[in-house]
Amino acid sequence: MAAMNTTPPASGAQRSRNRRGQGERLREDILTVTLRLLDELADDQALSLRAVAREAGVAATSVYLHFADHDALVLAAMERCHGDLTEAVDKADTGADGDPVASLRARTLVMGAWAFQHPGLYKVLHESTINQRANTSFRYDLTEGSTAAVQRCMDAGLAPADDAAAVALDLRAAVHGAVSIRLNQSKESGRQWPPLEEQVERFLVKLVGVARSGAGASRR
Amino acid sequence: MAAMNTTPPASGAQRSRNRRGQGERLREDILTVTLRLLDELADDQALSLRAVAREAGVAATSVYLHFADHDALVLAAMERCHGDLTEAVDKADTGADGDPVASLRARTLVMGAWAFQHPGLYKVLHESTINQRANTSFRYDLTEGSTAAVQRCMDAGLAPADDAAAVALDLRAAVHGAVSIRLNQSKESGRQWPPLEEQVERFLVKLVGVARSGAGASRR
DNA sequence: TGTACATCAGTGAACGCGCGTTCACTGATGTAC
DNA sequence: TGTACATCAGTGAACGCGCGTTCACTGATGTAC
Repeated sequence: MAAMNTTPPASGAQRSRNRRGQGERLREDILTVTLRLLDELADDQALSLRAVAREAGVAATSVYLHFADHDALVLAAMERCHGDLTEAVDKADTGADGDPVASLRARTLVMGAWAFQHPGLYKVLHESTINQRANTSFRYDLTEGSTAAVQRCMDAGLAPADDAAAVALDLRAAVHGAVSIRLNQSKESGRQWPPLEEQVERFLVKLVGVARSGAGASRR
Repeated sequence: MAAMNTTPPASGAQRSRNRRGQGERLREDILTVTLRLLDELADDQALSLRAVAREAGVAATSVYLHFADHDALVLAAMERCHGDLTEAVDKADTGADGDPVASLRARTLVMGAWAFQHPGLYKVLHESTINQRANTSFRYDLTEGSTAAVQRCMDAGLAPADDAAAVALDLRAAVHGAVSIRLNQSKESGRQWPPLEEQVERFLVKLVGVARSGAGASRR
């Protein structure tokens, strides 16, 4: 509630011990630091508990007060991160105000924008080997939301009726690929990809079959 | 030439010193081992020089006889690996025997098949953070081959004329995404994706605009 | 109102490990004379 | 044909490091009586 009496997990600063009953605050700080470091490292294996503790201004052992081990910490961070992404996407969806195509477009573009804002987190969430080692079933909300959005376009006659799950998978795969290619490109090569937005628009038109939008955004 | 007097880099076996003038053989063995380990680990940062040396049956320091450091080793392995992939794709292309659509389809499917045969290597090649840190410009051959294949379809009137580079990028992005989603799926979740081949066929039809193929392969 | 005690939130030292890398070296093998 | 020597292919010990994790502990704070 009051946000000023505790330093947020600023880089390396030592923090004061939480008051009784406020032990969970350290958990929050640790998660926040973990997300920041994961975004920088873009690799869960490169994240060390000791670095997290250092950045949180806390002894290395204190991490164990809230997380059983390295994987538990990373998974908790990923879960939170995925929650944020899902929330952003759903909010964009709602913001489209009933137009099913605008809604699908908004979902897709917000996801792309999020990926560029948090490239390291996007990679950890979608490409980290922890996905194979651990159960990350929380990642499936997005699939369902996306299928539903495609289905609404079809139901409204704004896209040809088809297997919505398959079409949504095609769209997701294509957009993920477009994002992934851009995020994984060498910083050294001068090679530039065309803007993601154009490519997404082509995917919406060709894969889902919605009408091509005008030059600007389609809402109003 | 004679392939029987030297043990190939079998797991952990100690090897006998190469004869004078044959020093480059160790380089080959080290590369082979590196590729195997990278495929298992699916992460270049998780690969250790010492593990490579151990598997090659050689002292850790011997790796430095042929590679300047860790990154140099990984990059050399990636380059070889990319060469193999390119070769396989180009061979499939040639095998299509002049039919531009069959050729594009073959290229695409071979790439997908390769990814499933070497999931770890595919991930290292396309998703490793070494791509951002180092110059991996060798990775661009595939882009050009793929654009050319799309262009040939258009020239033959088998696909609507369009910006071949953009269409090829769309196809590559979509296929990469489809592959990536499957490779990164949790082993625990029972969730199954539909076969890649079906999805690739939809991408060829919808993104490139080729005619839908019959049930079997399109060649004869 | 005072005090003993339980609990909470965290600490500091230590463990054993594998890592990348450097260094001076070894011993077999080919070659010049 | 013999022998000194250069070169090649590779080794072994050692460096300092940061890591994950365990353990016994500390000291402030709230609470029961």
